[in-house]
Amino acid sequence: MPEDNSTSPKNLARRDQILRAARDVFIEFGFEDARVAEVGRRAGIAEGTVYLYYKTKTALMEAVLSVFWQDLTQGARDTVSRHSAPIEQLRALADYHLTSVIRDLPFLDLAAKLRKAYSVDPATRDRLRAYVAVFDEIFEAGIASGAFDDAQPLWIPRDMFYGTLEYSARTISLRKAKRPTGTVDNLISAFERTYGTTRPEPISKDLVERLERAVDRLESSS
Amino acid sequence: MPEDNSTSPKNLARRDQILRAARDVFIEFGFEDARVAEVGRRAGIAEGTVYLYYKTKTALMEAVLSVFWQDLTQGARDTVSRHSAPIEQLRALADYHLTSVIRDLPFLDLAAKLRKAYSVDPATRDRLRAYVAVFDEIFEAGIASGAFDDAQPLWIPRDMFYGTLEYSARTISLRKAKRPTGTVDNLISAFERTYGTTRPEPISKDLVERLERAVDRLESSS
DNA sequence: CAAAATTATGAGATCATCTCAGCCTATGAG
DNA sequence: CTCATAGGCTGAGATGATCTCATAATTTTG
Repeated sequence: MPEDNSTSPKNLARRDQILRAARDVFIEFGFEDARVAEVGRRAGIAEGTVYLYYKTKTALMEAVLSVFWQDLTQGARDTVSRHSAPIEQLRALADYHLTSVIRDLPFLDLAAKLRKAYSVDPATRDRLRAYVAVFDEIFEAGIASGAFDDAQPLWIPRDMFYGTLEYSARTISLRKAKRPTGTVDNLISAFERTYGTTRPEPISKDLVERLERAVDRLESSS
Repeated sequence: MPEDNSTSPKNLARRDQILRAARDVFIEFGFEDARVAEVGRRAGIAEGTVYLYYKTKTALMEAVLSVFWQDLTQGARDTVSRHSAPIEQLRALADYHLTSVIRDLPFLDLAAKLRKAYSVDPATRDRLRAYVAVFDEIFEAGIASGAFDDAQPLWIPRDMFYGTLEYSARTISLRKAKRPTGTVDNLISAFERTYGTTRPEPISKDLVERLERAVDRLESSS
């Protein structure tokens, strides 16, 4: 049998070949209805051989998801790097996230299927962390540069950001729309109003009093 | 075999008895690892009998979820009815939703497990619709009474509302906190700033500067 | 209380994941 | 060229789950 943790070209090629077939089968049938025999068939190998490279059907699915998260995170970084102002980076990230999630919703549903009630496995948690770090870095840089205030702990705006987009992705794809309409702009606008520092300072009591006195004088002198 | 759609007390009692057992088993083991034989054992009947009342394991799970959604929706309506101002109703609903979702996260994960990639079954969609209608009614009443503006289609604030709360529920229970801290207040505050009509129009920095210069001049000329 | 109708049973049919004894094939030493 | 050998591959079968259905048990009816 092939060595478990070999990194020889042959071994890696096989793993990749199986992974591609698995990806297709999982997407087409979902986790439950996906047959390991079918994965083998599409990879052109016997069912048993699949099990030499991935111990269980679940492990195979996890490997597929790992690649998915890696690609998603890389794509997010690429997109963000094309902008410089924090608020525009957020807008770009929001648009990228929404579009990706709509496109790959089946993947997220598969990921949910692996989640055990009452716990999240460490590997999944780490992948998610690496992904949301993209948001965190933008927001923290924004705080440092004075674009956002830091009245709230970081996770609160982060939850609003990803939560809104993920939920929207579901409703958008439910109504079979392809393009996000309004969601991203609305979210960014809510962010500007809630966390932005460039929003106009409310007028100070001091100035109001001075203005009133000045107007009084003007009115009485005319 | 018992009639499929009987409503006789005996039939209903059996169905309920099986449902309670199933609920416990699904919560304890998750969908995959739950054994129909165990459901039968806990209900004190044979495995085969379970299948007389629910055609498949999936149908059994769906029945359990149906009750869950009904209870959740009723609880939301009860909570909301204890307030009158739209914004306070929203706050109460947000708090109720967050608390419930944290408590019953295993249920939501089970629900996700039934979701087929590429589609949502009509029954689930209807249940979800009935639940989010609670939010919709509050927001629409708020628009009618002038408390909220209707610049955005309803589904945009709705997605932000439920999306933020659901995502927060995940991160909160991930870090094993029991009580929501800040999430609800922050969300409601973002709502007020983004959709509220009672917010005073912020005075522009430009105008503030002009006024200050004018007052300076007036004060010095006297 | 016997017959009929309804409800319950659990052994086994079916079909999935996963295992493993043996088969195949590439390589290179003699 | 032959043959030994080691690593890779195979697929029949072990295992264990859902679901079926002939039969048994129970309840209702006349």
